[in-house]
Amino acid sequence: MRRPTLEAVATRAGVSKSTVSRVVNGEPTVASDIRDLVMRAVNELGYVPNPAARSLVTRRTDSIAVIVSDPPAGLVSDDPMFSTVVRAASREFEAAGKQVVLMLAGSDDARLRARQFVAARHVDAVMLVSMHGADPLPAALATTGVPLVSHGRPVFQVAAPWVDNDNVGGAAQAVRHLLERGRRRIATICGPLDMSAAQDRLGAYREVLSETGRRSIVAIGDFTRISGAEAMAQLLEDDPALDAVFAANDLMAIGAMRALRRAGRRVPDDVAVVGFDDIEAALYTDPPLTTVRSPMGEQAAASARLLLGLLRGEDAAPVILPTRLVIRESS
Amino acid sequence: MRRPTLEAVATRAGVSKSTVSRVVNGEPTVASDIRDLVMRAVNELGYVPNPAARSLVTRRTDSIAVIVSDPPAGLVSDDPMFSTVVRAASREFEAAGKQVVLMLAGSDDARLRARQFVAARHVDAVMLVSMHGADPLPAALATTGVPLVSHGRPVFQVAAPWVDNDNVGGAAQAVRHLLERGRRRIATICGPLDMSAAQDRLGAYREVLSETGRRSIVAIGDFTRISGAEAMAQLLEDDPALDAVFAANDLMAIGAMRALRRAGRRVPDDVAVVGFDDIEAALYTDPPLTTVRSPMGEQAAASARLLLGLLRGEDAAPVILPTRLVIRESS
DNA sequence: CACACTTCAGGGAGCGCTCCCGCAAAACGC
DNA sequence: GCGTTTTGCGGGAGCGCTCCCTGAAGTGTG
Repeated sequence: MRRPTLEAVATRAGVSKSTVSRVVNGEPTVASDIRDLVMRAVNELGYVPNPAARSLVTRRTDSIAVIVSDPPAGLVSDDPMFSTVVRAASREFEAAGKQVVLMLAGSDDARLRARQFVAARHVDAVMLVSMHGADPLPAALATTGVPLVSHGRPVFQVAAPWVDNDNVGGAAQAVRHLLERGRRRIATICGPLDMSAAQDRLGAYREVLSETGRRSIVAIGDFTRISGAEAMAQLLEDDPALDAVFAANDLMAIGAMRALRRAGRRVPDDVAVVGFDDIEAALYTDPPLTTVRSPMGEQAAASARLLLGLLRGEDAAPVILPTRLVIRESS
Repeated sequence: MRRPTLEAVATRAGVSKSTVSRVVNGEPTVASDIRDLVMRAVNELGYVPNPAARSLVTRRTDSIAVIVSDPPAGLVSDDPMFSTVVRAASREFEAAGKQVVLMLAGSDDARLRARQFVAARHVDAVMLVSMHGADPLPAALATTGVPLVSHGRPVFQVAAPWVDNDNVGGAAQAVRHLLERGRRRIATICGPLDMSAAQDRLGAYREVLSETGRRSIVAIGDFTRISGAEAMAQLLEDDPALDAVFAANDLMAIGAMRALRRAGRRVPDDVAVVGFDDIEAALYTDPPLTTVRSPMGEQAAASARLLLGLLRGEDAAPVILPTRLVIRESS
């Protein structure tokens, strides 16, 4: 028993295939009595159009790939950014009637597959999330000619618009805030330096400190809690007298707070801590975390809308969303 | 300029369409010299098969829907479960050469769309994640005849296998542990009662307490941090003398710890706290959270493998994965 | 009332692929 | 040696849909 086709509906309604097609696609040039006739046949037969046949001729798939360029394994399996970004983008795409095809491009193999997939025009457009600097994927995708947008500014310039948040402004605010609180030896835990967000946040930190004639104290993390804890331990060893730390994201700030606790330092009395992102967990640390709110969800939604615009033939310029400091009790 | 077709490759290689098709699909019945000839033509032209044309005739799409039946809006936007589950399932499906189509079925409208989508055979199979009891989707999907597997036991029996973890055993361990620690007034913060995991965990809590002749003290949350905090506040009001709380997941346990802190109770001295899931954040609370480790990632991977097996024609029975208590400092 | 023009339905080609069938040539058995 | 099986390739129908083109009514004008 096979699914009913357009032709079956046409036969049952006593009209032609063309007419059924018109009704199903909502074209207005069909008399309303005939439309009703067709709709009844559609419902009676439980007809659902075959998307493969449709996209074979229309050359559209009405689906969009969201490619998350990820570290290989469960390194950041519970990354709140993944959840927030994927959800927000999905909502936006689904509202526009587009299907979301999720691809994790962690390994080289997966990246190759992703590239092939896009080249096969399995999707109409691509949204790229969080790629590292050395990632060859943006360039590879650009050559396919498929509309492309990047969530976050790519490290290497690529012919695709992007949406980012104001990493520089946010980080600068955070560091200035620590200075205003009278902190003198302000360290930072930065993210992986092949990511533009990490670069920008570190750059702003350095800039503000050098403006006021202070030296930078830097440890490198990878945006995970554990790396924040390790980096903090390293910093305490390097400079036991530090009295503040700016972590380039909240997860690392959370890790840093644990390391500080273990080292017997009080937050904020001995060491002030400021994070970045304002994930929900930042409200639940002890003490609650001062952080820079970056609108991750809106950023993803904006990326999605930019891509949808591109698909409608509009042209698109990069967007930078504002960030702002949220002062809580850790600083 | 249009993409090259099978026919173009055939012409260039001087063979028939059939032969090119055979080579592209890796059939062994092609002489190796001809195979090389074809492959050269494929590479020279940059040929990539058109998936729509292919699935029109094969009636396969090689893609699988992961449908996350979600609360409407950003309620749990950074839910670590979403990230872990979606990632693990994706990895598994991608390794099997299947594409993952992600659908958020939060609203009734979205559920309808999802049902239509599956009915249109846009995907070969469906993995359903975390639906609530009243969710009509499982039943609706079952009628489409598409292979279906559920991540987590559905509340209403449905003709689809599922993979769950041992919620009953885990919760019982947690409560017994609190009893062994000498706690006498043990409360619980349970999850939404239309979810089987929440039901099972609450049921086990009640069972163990009644076995030892104690009464239950229950507050209801919805698996979010904020609901955990609110429920904890409620519990303290209801029974100020309570000396332990078992939260049905870690996020609520984290919220509960904040509420306890605000109420001036020390953990674990005044009130012991045990969570469930063992998400990464449980390691970073102060004090680190005692919790029941549920293998969320493995559960998702197992669901995915079950579905892939179904697709190969194997039959599948429900699976329950073991859980175990991880004792840290909050109890 | 003849004419042009608009409106609306049907006919049919063709999208790019797979897979069944047929056929030639090679391999085998006695 | 001839009949039979096996191997390897080509031909071509057909998957279910869209969309261009055609043509038959219906509408308006002088």
